[in-house]
Amino acid sequence: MSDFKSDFLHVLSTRGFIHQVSEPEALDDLARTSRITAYIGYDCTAPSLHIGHLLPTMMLYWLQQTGHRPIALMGGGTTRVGDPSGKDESRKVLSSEIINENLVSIRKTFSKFLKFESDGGNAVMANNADWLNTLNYIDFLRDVGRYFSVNRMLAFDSVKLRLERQHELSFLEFNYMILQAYDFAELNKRYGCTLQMGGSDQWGNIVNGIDLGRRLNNARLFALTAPLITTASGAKMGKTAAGAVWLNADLLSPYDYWQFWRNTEDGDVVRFLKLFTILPLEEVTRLAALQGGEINEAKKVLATEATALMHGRASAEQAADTAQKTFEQGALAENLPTVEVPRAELDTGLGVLTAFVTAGLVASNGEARRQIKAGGLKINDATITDEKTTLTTGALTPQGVIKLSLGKKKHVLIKPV
RNA sequence: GGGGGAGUGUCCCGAGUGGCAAAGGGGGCGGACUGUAAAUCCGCUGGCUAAGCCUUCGUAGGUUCGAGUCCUACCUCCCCCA
Repeated sequence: MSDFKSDFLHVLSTRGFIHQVSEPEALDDLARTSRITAYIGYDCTAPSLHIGHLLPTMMLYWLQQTGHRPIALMGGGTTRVGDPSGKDESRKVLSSEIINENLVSIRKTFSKFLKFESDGGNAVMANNADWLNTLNYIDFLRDVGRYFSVNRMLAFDSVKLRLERQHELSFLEFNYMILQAYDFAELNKRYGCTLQMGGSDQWGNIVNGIDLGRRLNNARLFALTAPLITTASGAKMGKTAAGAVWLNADLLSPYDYWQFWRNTEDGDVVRFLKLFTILPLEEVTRLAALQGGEINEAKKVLATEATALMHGRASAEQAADTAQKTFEQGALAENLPTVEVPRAELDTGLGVLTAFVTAGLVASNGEARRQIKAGGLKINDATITDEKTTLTTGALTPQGVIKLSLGKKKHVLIKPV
């Protein structure tokens, strides 16, 4: 598979991005001899992209880096329908207002990876609401619907699984793949887009678009999917206690983002370095040679590089520095997440339970009590044994803060104001 | 339209004879061991002003000292017949 001649496919292939490609030779030729335009569609179901979106987005990055033109397609229209792929449950129907807010919020992420025209690049940001919202039903059925065979649609995994497991699949969702296919054909017409990329679960939807493009525009279109990323121990990636690993800094701080990558399993480090950083492969190979505890060095590189890509080099270095002080020197790092508390509350004595809840380390007083019993809570690195303990100004460190810890990894500073 | 079945700790799957804050998993969190890893072992996994109180088994009523469990109506899903 790595005998691709075009830079684009060569890079994707050697870094481990490729799961399936339709007509690999033809696409390779096209990418070698011309500038291709490719797109990836994004849902607007949440106010931020998360780790799961990072892999496809890296493909757009490499696409542009190897001289081609990426389109980030926001699903302003399709999000109103909901993609049933890989899900048993129907999506909640989101209001147009929320979808729009999400869309605006998500847009910011792309500017980190892609150069748009405003930055002197050629990347395009499109929104399928532009053409989907104004579709006329009868016209659409006659022009597009005629090319879709229900027999065939029923055979697609996204549909088949629902039917087999006897889960509801509404007609609304059933139409999702038609709309996505239409997106591809429309982007081909508007921008000369000839390639759609996505996660492996998108294969069926993409192939539908290829067929429709041929029928509507007589165009030759291609599909390229990325593998579904699971961790070495088989868990789906991107879930933590706090929920999804968000890409927006206001939902997940650069420090926490760094920590996420730092805690990568051994078996994943090399793969992740290739996928989620832009380090040269020679460098990755060098890091791959590390054994045993030395792998931690590779993990730090992974964390810093991945964070730098997302939040900038400065934030990444700061996160690395904070982690180094906290974990390796046992020192108090001032850049740990900080929660401000009125000084008056410390004067009168703040209950530990309340303090940990306020800091966001535990969800309720009850959980705080349980954690104390289990020996999981610490004040300034001293394990709490009595839930009646109170925090006073006496607990302030020379730096004027109090360090609260949950377990070994989660720390929050309390700062009086 | 007729007949049959199902909805359980709001993360998921799932047991449940009228005494149930409700078995068991998975996941998650904490502890031990480590390398901020994995594996393994142990503990925890509704809320509160906590030997008590409050809220939970699709929804709303009812029977009962007491209901996830019985009755009625309704909602949603599945299967068979039309």
